Amino acid sequence: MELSKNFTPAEAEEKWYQHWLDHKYFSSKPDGRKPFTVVIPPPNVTGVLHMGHTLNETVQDILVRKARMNGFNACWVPGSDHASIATEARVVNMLKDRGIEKKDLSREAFLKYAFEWKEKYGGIIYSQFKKLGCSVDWDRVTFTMDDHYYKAVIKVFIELYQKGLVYRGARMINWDPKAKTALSDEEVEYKELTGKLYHIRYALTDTEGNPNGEYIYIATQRPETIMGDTAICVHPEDERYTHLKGCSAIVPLVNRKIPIIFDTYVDPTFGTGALKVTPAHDINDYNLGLKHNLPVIDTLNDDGTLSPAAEVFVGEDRFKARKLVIAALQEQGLLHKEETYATRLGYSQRNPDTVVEPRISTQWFVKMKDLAGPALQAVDSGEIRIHPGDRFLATYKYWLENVEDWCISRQLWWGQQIPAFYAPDGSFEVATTAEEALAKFKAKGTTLTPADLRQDPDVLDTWFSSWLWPIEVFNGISEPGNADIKYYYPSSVLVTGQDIIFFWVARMIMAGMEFEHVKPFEDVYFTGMVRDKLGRKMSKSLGNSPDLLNLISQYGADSVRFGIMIAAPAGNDLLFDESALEQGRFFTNKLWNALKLVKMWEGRQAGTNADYPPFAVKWFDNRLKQVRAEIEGMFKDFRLSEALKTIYSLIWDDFCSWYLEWIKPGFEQPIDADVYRKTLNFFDELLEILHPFMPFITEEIYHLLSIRNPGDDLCIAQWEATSAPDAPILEQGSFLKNAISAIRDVRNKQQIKPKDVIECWAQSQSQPASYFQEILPLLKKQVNAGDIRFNETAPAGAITVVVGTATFQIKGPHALDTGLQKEELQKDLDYQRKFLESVEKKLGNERFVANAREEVIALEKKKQQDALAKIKTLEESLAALA
RNA sequence: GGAUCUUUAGCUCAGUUGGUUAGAGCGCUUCCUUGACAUGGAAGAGGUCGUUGGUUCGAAUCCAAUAGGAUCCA
Repeated sequence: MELSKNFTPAEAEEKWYQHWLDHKYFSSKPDGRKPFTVVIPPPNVTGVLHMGHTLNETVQDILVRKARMNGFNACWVPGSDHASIATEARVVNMLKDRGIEKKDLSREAFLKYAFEWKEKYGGIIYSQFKKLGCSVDWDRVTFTMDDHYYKAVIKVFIELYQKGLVYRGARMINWDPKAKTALSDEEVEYKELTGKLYHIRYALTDTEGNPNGEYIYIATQRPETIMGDTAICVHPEDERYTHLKGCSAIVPLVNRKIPIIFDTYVDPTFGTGALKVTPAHDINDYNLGLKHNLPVIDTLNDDGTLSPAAEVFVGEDRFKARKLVIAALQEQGLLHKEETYATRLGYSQRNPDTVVEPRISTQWFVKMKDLAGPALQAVDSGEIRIHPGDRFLATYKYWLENVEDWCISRQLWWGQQIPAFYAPDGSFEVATTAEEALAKFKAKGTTLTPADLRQDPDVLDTWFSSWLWPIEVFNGISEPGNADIKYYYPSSVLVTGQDIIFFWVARMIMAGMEFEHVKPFEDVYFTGMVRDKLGRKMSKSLGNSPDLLNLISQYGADSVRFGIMIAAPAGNDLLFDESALEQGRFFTNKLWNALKLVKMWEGRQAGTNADYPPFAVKWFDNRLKQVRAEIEGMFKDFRLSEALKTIYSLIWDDFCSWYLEWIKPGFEQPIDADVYRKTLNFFDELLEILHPFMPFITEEIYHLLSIRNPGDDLCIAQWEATSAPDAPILEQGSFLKNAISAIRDVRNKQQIKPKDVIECWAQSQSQPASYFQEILPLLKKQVNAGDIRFNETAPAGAITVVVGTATFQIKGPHALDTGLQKEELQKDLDYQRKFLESVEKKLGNERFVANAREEVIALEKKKQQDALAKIKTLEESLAALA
C-alpha cells in the first residue's frame, strides 16, 4: 500500500472517532472491573469551547484513555449546564431582535423559546468534544435542566429547607440592574479604578431642630444616594463633633432632617470624619442602620434608575443622576470640593459592563456553616487530594472557614423554579407541588383554594444545580442507591480550572458529604489559566481566544492536544502560543515518516542473523522499560506535561534518531526478519503510551503498521506490566551515543566531508573487549569509519577523541589539524582538573564524609575516579599529539 | 490592607524529599538535500538560577529581608 507523503489529520480523525463510537468503546456499564469515573465540568450550554476548556478536556481524556488501557472500566460523563443568567440574557436579546419583549411573554412561552435556543445551540460544544477526540460516554449525556435533574434540585432544596439549611430572608445582596437579578458574592468581580470623592455640606440644626447656620462636611463617592440618607455618623471621640450630640442635619435637595449618631465604626482620619449613612445602598451602612435602628429608604428601582422614594430626579439612571445631583449641589453652593480617589467597584460576572448595586432584598439563602465543616474536613484529612501540591489548599480552607451564606435565588425564569408557594397574606410553604403545599396550609388550619396559591417566580442559582453534578449524572439524588451510583460514585478525579474552586469544587464537596456522606472525587486536579502570548487572560471581550475548530482544521486535533499539553505544567498558567501547535504538527510528521521508513523494510526481510538480538534491540528494549516506569510515576503525580515530553523525546530522539538509524539497512540491503518484527513491537508500544495524548494518529499508524484482527484497536489495547530496565545496557548505550557524537563533532570541526571514510582506533583500559565488540559495528556505521580496531596502536598523525575513559584515534582522508584538536583537549583537561579539585575538596572535608549519606559519598568517589582516569587519558592524548 | 503564587539561557518554561558538571522547546551559529522526514539531519554557542543575608559539610532547592510580576480575598 502506498502511504501518502504526509499524515492527513482530518480524514483520520473523522474515521477513527466514528470507528470508536461504532464499537461502543467509550460506553461503560458496571461490571467486575474497577471503575475509573470522571465527570466533565459541564460547560455553558450555549457557549463554545475556549482554550481553557480545551486544556481541561484534553487532560481528562488523557487520564481516561490511560485508565481504559490499564484495565479500568473507564467512564467519562459528558454534559452541559443551563447557565441561567448568561443564557437568559442571550434569549432575551434574541427575542428583542425579533421584536419580542420578555415582559410581554408568559413564563411558559418564554421557556419554550429558551428550550428552542438550547436545542439549536446546545449541540455546538458536543461536536467540539468529538472533534477534540474526547472519549466520553455519549449514552450518559446530562444537562442540568433534564427532567430527572430538575427534580433532584427541587428535592435537595426541600430537604435542606426542612433541615433548616435553606431560609428566606431580607439581606443586603449584590444586584445586577441589567439582568435584574441577585448575584451571589462569588459572581461579583472587583476592578480597581480612580473614582471621585465629593465633599458635601449638610446644614446643621440645634437640639431643638432649628437650623443654626452651621454646616457639617461629609465625603462620599456616591452623591446620588444622599436622598436615601437616614443619619450622619461620627466617631464618639472625635473632638470636632462632640458638641453635636442631639443635633440633626438636613439632607440637601430633599430637606429631610436626620440625626447625628455616634459610632466607633467611623474612621475619623478618613475624609472629613463624618459619614453619611444610607442603609439601603451600602452593606456597612445597613449594619449601622440595624444597630441604631434607622429607617431604610431605598431610592433605586431594580433597573438602576431612581425610584419615587428619591423624590428628585425620579426615573433617571443612577450614573446620570449622580451628575444631576452634583450640578444641583453646586448650584446651591453645597458642593465643597472634589478629590480623586483610588477605589474598587464590583461588576457583574455575567454582564461585565454592569456595576453591581448593593441592595436590600428578600432572597433565599443556604446556611453554609454546617455544610462547610465536613467539606473542610474531607480536604484537611487528605481524603480528597488536591493537585498540584497544597497550592490551593490554603485558599480553599480560608474560604470555607470564613464562608458567608449563599444567595441562591435569581430573578430569572431559565432554571429550576423555587418550590415555595405563597398564600395571599405572604405566608408560604415549601413543597414539591402546589397540591402538597395546599395540604400543608390546610394542616395548619387555613382555608385556601388552589387559586389562592402563587409559586415563587424566581429560579435557583445554576451552581445550586451543578453542585449535585457528580451525584445526579448517575441519578444518585433522584433514584438513591441505584446500580450506577453505587458503582461509579465517588468519581476518581475532577479536572477543572482553579477559578471555580469556590463556585463549584467546594460546593460539590459539600453536596457530596451532605447527600451521599462520601466525598465526590478522590483527586482534584487544577489546571492553570490559559493566557495569550502577552500574558492576558483569554476572554471574549478581548477577542484573544482562538477558535478551536479553526485550530483543529489548521493543525489537526492531535497537534492541538500536543501543543496545549506540552505547554501546561501542572497548575501553572500557560501562555498559549501557536508555535507549540506547530511543534505538534512537526511531531505527527515525524511519526508518519517513521512509519514510512519501517514499512519500506516490510518486503525486504532476510533470514535471521545468529547473534540476535543485536545491541540496538537490547538497548531500545531497556530504554522503553525505563521510560514506561518513569511515566507511570509522572501520571501518579499528575505531571502530564512532563510525561508527554518524556514520550516525545523517547520517540523522536531515542527511537527515530538513534534506534532506527542503528538498525537501518544499507541502501537496498535486506533487514534481519527478527529485528524487523521486534521493531514493529517497539513501534506498537510507543503508539500505546502516546495514544492517550494523541489518539488519532496513533490509532491510524497502529492499523497501517500491521494488519490487525477486527476488534484489535489501540484505543482498547491493554498496557503491559512494566519491568525494571537493565542499567548496564543503558549505560553502554549512552556511551555509544556519546562516542558517536564526539567523533561526529571532530569530523565537523576537521571539515571531513560526510561521505569521506575515516579510519579509527579505539582504546580503553576500563571497559572489556566484549563491551566494545557489541557496539563497534554500530559506531563504525554511524561515524562512517572504514574499520575500528580495538586496543591496537594507532599510527602517528591520528588525532584523539576522549569519551569517558576511552579514546578514539582518527585518521581522515586528509591531514588533520592537530593544533585545533590540542586546544579542544586542553580545554577539556582544564575543566576536568577544576572539577576534580572541587570534588576532592568535598571529599577532603571531614564533616562532609561524616554527614553525607553513603550513596552520596560513593557518588562523589566515583566522580573522583572518573575525573582522575579522564585526566590521565587526556594528558596521554595530549602528549601523543605533541 | 490581608493571603497565596511567581522571578532559572534571547523568548516560553521544566528542575519531585537540599547531594548536577542546572535541562527542554522555540530562536540563534556552522555544515548537510535524488533513498522516512528541510515539518528534516549532524554539530555548536548561550545561564555567577531577581538581590542581600542566614541555616548547612553542601542551596536553583530550606529560612529571613528586599525588589519586580501575577492571582485571590476584603
